[in-house]
Amino acid sequence: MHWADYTAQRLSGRGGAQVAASGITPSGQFHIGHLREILTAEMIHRACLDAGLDSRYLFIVDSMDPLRRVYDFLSSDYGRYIGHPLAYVPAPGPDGELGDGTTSYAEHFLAPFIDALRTIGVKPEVVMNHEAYQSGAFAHSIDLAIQHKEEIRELIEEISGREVPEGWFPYNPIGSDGSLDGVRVTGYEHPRVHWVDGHGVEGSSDIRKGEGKLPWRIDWAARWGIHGITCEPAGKDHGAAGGSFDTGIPISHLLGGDPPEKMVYEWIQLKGMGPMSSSAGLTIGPMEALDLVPPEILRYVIARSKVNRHIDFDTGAALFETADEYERLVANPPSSSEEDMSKRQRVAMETQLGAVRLSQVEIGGDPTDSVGGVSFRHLAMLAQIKTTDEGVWESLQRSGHLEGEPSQTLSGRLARMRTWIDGPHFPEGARIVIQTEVGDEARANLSDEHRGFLSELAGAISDSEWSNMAIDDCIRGVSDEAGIAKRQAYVALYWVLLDRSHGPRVASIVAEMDRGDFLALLEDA
RNA sequence: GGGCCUGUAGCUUAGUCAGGUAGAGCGCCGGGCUUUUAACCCGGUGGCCGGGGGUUCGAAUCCCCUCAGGCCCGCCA
Repeated sequence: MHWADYTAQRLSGRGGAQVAASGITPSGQFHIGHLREILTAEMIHRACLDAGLDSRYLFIVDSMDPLRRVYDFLSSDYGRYIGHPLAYVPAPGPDGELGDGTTSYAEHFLAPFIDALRTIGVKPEVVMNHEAYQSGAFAHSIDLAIQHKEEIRELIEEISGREVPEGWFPYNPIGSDGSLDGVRVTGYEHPRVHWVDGHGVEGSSDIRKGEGKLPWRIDWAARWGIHGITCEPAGKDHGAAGGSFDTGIPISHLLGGDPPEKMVYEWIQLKGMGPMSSSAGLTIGPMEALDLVPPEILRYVIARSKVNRHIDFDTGAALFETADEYERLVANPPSSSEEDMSKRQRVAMETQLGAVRLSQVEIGGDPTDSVGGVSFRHLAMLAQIKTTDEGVWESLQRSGHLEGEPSQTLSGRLARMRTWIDGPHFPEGARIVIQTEVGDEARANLSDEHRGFLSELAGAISDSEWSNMAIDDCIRGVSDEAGIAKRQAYVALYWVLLDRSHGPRVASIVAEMDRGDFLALLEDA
C-alpha cells in the first residue's frame, strides 16, 4: 500500500473531517525541497479523498515570521528590517535592492511558487499566517498560552532539554519600530500585552490584532487546534527528539487541541548533481524543474519514495531514469490478474499503482493521458539528431511509436526536452556530440578491419544520395563488400562519429551532417 | 556529548512494524526483429541483505555491540 493511502487509513480511524497542512516560511526563493513538504501533505489529502473521507488541504504561509538576517541576495538596506514579520517587509527588487513596499516580501516569494504548484495540480487553501493573527483567530490560544505559561515552560525545558531564559513570555509583541526582536513583556491584562522594546519605548499589543505572535513552538501547536489540522508532515529538523513536534503535541493538548500524529519526512538533497552545486549558485527551483520535465514526473519523484527516505534530486541521469520508469509503469502497468502472486508482490504492485495515481496532475486523472508513448531516453536522442520537430515525428512514426499526429503531451515533452538539452542540467551520458575529429579513445579502439571499412566507405559515400535510406544502403553495401560483420561496421562508425562504441541509428546522424564533415572524419580515421 | 534516519545485486530500491527458502526496475550479457540503434520484443547473468555477536527449529526482519553516510539538537522554521 502506498504511504499516502496508509496514512489516510490511519486518519480514518481518527474520525471526523481531515485537514492536511503544510507550513513554509517565505524567507527567500522557494526551491525543489519545499515541494516535498507540499506534496507529502497534498498526496495524503488526495488519498483521504480517495478513501471517501472529508478532507481539506491547507498551505500555511509563515508570513508572520521575522526576517532573520540579510541574506546574500538582499541589499544591506534590509538590515533595518531584521526582526520584522515578512508580511510587513517590502519585497526586494530584481537585484535585491529594497523595494517600494507595494508588494510584501512574503508575497513576492510566494506568488511564483503558487503558480508552480498550480501547474503540478496542487490547489491548496492558502492561509497567510499574519492574517490569521490580524483576524483574531489566535487570540484564544494566545490567552490560554499566557495562562499556562509556566506549564509550557516546563514542557519545553523537559522535552527539548533546553533552558528557557528568564523573562521568557509565550507571546512576542511587535515593538515600536516594527521588530519582534528585543521586546520584553512587562505585563498582561487581557487582551493587551504590555511591553518595553529595545529602544526603551513602552507600549502594548492587542492579542486579537496581529500586533505580535506566538513563539514558533507554541505557534505551531496553536494552529493545529485553530485549523483543526489532523496531519502535518514536518521536515526531519522538527522531528528530532525534543524537537518542535515533540513539544507541540503536549502544548496543543494544553491549548485544547487534538494534535496530529507525528510524521516526519526526509530532505531532498541536491547531492550528486555533478556540475550543479549550491556554492556555484546553481540550484534548481520548482519552476525550473518544470521546464525540463512534465509535472506528473515531478510528482512521481516524490510519490515513488518512502517518506522517511531522502531523495537525491538530480536533474541529470537519475531524473531521466525516473521519468522512464514512470512511462513504463503507465504504459505497462503491473497486472493483478496473477493468482500466484505472493503477498509481497501484491503489496509492491499496489504501492506502484498508488504512486502513479497520486502523480496525476488532476485528481482522478487517467494516467494514460499523460503518457508520451516514447521513452525519455529515445526522445532525447531524437531531439538531438533531428533539428526540426517534424523530423522527430517522422522518425517516431517510422519506428511505430507514433500514429498520426503527436499528442499535446508528446509535443510538450519534446519542447521541454529541447530546453533540457540546451541547459546545463542535461545528463552528459545522454548527450550526443558529433565529433569533428577522431577522438583518442576511438583511435585506440579502431582495428585495421575497421579502418579498411571506413576508408572504403569514404569512397563509396562521396557520391551517394544524401538521404537516410541511401546512406544506410551505402553503409550496408560497403560492409558486405569489405567482408566486415555489420555489427563491427557500425561499431567503427560509432567510434568515429561519437567517440563511443554504440549509439543511435548511424544513418539518422549522418543524414543530418554535412557531407564534407563526414568525409573528413572518415579520412581522419 | 545527546538523538533521529539510512546502509539489501554495478545503480535505484521492495521486503524490516506482525521472524519462515531474498523480489523488482534499470544496467549488463545473449537472442530476435529479413534496418544497423541508446527503438521494440524475448531470455539470461547478477545479492555471505554494512560488519560482529546473541535470541530462535528458523533472522534482511527481534536484541546488543560496531563501522559508514546524512541530518537535528541556537525562539531557527
